[in-house]
Amino acid sequence: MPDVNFSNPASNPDSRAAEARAAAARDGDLRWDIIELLFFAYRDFVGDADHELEAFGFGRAHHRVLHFVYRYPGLKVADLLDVLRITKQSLGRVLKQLLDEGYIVQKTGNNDRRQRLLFATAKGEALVGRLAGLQTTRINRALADLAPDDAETVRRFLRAMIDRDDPDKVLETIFKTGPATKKD
Amino acid sequence: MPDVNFSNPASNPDSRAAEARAAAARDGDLRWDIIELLFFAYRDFVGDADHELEAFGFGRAHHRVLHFVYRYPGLKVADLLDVLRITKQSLGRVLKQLLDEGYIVQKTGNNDRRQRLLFATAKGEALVGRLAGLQTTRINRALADLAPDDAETVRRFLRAMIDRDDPDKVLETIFKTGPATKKD
DNA sequence: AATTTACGTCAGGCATGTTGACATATCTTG
DNA sequence: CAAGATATGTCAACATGCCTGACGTAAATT
Repeated sequence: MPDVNFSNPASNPDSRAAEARAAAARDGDLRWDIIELLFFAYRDFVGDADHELEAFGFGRAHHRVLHFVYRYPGLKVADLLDVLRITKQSLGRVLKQLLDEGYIVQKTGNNDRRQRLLFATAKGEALVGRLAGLQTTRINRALADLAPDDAETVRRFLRAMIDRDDPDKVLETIFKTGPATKKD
Repeated sequence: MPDVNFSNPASNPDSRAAEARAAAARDGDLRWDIIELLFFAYRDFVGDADHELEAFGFGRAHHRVLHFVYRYPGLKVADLLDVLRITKQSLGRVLKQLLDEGYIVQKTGNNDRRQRLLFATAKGEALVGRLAGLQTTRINRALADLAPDDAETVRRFLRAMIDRDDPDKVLETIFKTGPATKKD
């Protein structure tokens, strides 16, 4: 029989002094509910893919790389670094695995022979497609509870949550297509 | 002058064989747009807090612990493990730091003296409040672009994205409050 | 010819997660 | 009360994914 009280934040033994502080003044204005919902929703959303990836000996990092390479064929290594916001060294390891195991191929750039343009192979497409399928199922299930045009509201909310100060190339293409884009 | 083509997924040199596969059949039905928007939105959303946490020598793990302890005062260690879905050992390290540095206090349970109920101190509340403030600013900015009741649509979407098979205690309380809950 | 750019790689380190085993205090139950 | 279950803490060892800094090489630009 658990006796957790789950009472209101203000009623805890050590916060009497803090009640006069930000709590009373600002706490009620904070979006605690959405903050928590985002945490749980994203946890379960990526959990779909994480679970499947285990069977391949891959992690979340592999998924991200494969996803963006599939979605934006001919992506350069430098572009990928911009999008994922990780270092060359971190990317190097997972990219090497994906190349070695045949999920991605490199192709020397036509104009600039220094570049290694990245493409997903059929094997890579199959994997990323299966992962997107799992996540799509979850999204469709969630949208099914809502009105038809609420999907567009969700899209607009998510777009507005994204920083637009220094958009990388992928983000530019995402935002270039008007806010009313249905699917891709 | 970059020469990335950013063409359609299907037009890549190694995927001819795959076109007949899932691509043509299912690719168009996948929610690529929302999948990517969720990635970028969550990246920037947690980025707000990550940046601030650096100044304290803390990471995302500390934030999560402090958040749930503040929000659900008297949370037991076991409850925290359920919510965060990590092991006792992982939690132990960050929790110890938060205790040592005075962001959280323990209190022996009244009914069950084995339990260590967790509470945020004033110092802990100040930090978690500042972090929630940053994230709230982003959420409010995003919602400002939408119609007033669209906030409820977003909440309902996020709720529906969450697994409800084995809800832990925190999730139970979140779902117990009706879907129309405004703020906490 | 000199510099810059795109990419790769080596060495070492930190944070966060894991499994498995074990210890201690406390509650519950036969 | 004795025996077992529960809540928590801790030790050792390890994996992953991230980091900084330095260096090398090929190809483009100036």
